[in-house]
Formats: sequence, C-alpha cells, structure tokens
Amino acid sequence: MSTSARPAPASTWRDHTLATLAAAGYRKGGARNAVVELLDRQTCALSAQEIDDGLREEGRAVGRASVYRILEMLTELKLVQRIDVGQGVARYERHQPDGDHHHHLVCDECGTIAPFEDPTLEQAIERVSRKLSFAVDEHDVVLHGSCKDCRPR
Amino acid sequence: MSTSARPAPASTWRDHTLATLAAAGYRKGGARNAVVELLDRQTCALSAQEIDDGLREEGRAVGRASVYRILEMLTELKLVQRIDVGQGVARYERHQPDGDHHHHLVCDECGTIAPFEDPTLEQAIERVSRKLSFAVDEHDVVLHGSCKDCRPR
DNA sequence: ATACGTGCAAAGTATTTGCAAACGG
DNA sequence: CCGTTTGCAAATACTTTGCACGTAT
Repeated sequence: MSTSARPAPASTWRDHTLATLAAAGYRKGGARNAVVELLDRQTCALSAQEIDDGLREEGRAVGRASVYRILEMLTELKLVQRIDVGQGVARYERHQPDGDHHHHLVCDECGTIAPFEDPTLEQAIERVSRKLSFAVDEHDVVLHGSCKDCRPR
Repeated sequence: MSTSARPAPASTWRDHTLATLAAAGYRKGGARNAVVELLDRQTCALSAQEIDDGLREEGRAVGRASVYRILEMLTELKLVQRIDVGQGVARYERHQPDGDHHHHLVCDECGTIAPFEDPTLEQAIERVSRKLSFAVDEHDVVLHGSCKDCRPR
C-alpha cells in the first residue's frame, strides 16, 4: 500500500505476513520466520507434519508444538487458511487476500491432493455468501474422487 | 425406481440404505439399524460422538467402536457423506443420490453448523468437475464466518 | 453350528498444553 | 533485563484395532 503503484513481485505474501505480525505487536521469532518462509514457497496446502518435516530436512528444525502454535496464530490473523480435506489431518496454506484463490481435489484412494481453480465457481460462492445470514469470510471447496492414476478408466 | 411413478415418501434414504446393505451381503445388525434410523431422522451432519450420545439418550446405546465401524461402512458404500468442517472432528450425514443436496456454514466463533443450498453453486461445481482429470464423485463446500449471534453487526 | 456383527478396552494419531530455557527488543 | 517465543514432554481428543462374545442365518 505504501511502496509504489505497480504490482509487487512474487513474495508479497511473505512481506505482508511479516508486516502484519509486526503490526500486531509480535516480536520476531526464528521458528516463526522459518515457517513463514516455508509456506511462502509452497504451491499447495501442507499438513503440520509436512511442515515440521520440511523444516527439519532443510536443517531448520523447530518443535512440533511451535509449528502448531504458529499455524494457529497465522490462521487467527487470516494469514493462512486452514483446510480440512477429510483425512483427519488439517492442512494449511497461504491465504490470499485476493487473487490466486484455489480449491482442492482429493483422491480418496491414494490421498493425493491437487489444486484447481475456477472463476465461475468463485463467483457462485460469492453470490450465495451475500445472501446468507452468516458473515462469510472464508470458503473452501473440496472435491472427492479418484485421480487419473487410481482410476485409469 | 420400482415402486411407482410419484415421488416416494420421506424415509426413502432409510429404505435405500437397508436394501443396499442387504444387497451387499451384510447381515442385519442391531447397532447398524440404530445408527441408520438415527441418521435418517437428522437434518444436518452429526459427529460420531453426537451419534453415540444420541443413541445412548434414547436408550439404544452402542459401542463407540461400532459407531465408527458402521459409519466407515456406510461411507464406503456412499450411503453417507463424511464432512470435515475444520474442527478436528468428522461429521456424517445421509448421502442423497440426487436432490436435497446441501452444504455447510460454520461459525468459527461458536462452532455452530448450519446447512444451506444453492442450485447455481451446485451447477458451477458440476461444470468444473467435468473439466478435471479426476473422476469426481462427491463434493463439499464449507463457508466459514460468524453467525448472526456471534457478530451482531 | 458357523461366521458375521458388536462391545469393551487398549493402541494409535493428530493436536494442545505446561513449563523452563533461549532470545529479541 | 523483561517478557515473548520456543522446545520438550506430558496430556488430551478423536479414531482405529484386537479379541471374545452375541446373534442372524
């Protein structure tokens, strides 16, 4: 909002997130930064476990509890979206204030998760959201089925 | 399909379910019947815990394990739909082969869950489903927000 | 009579919480 | 230095599994 008039480069989310955290009065923290950086690089939702593992692999291990605490905080601040894809595991991904919004396809056989997007669907959701008595501020669509590999025909 | 030309009465699901179970070679079972009957009476999704409690209240208690086993079986046969609404609890409701399909509104403050339906949304989902490489056979839309009680203004 | 269905209790996972040590401001 | 952030370990919550008994066929 304050930098310039042209659209910011790719890592806006990371910056926005760190700025929001600072604005909310949180101190900087190594574990938190590591989680934010990792989420910033993802293209789809990760489970807490996967985040923990990912950080460990890159030599920046953090306590599992911290991962959960950080994800909760980020979810609270609407910086990440928590998604329940129906396998008893919560997944998390960057929450885009606008644009680049996608939903999830779940293969119930092998557990694969794939993102997809569709403007028409998005519109339909916005339309119905406005008609409801709830104040809707997030939505999530999950399509269950079988992926190509699991159902060749 | 075989009874008559006019729309069947309310408890089609119960009948369809029992018939399907029988056709699949399952024996009759008290616990299973109790769960089916209870689900048949619901208007929205219940958690395993709630089902267990409900049955206990009406004096027809069953083992918790049985509840889970039965729900798994029914889900497998596509007789119930499992829904993850994002609170670490799975919820289950009748799966309507057609018609009467609804989705869920979740109040993230008080945890209330309310159903809603919207034909346009339904259409948008069907349309996008056909365009994907997955064979989609179920879908679920969850809208998160605050209910009237939690956000008066 | 035989095998499936059920209930209990124990085991497993995912997630949360309590507390002391580490660290940023 | 002070209070937040972090990590560990224990606790909790939900769901699954093992096994013996009940029940439908």
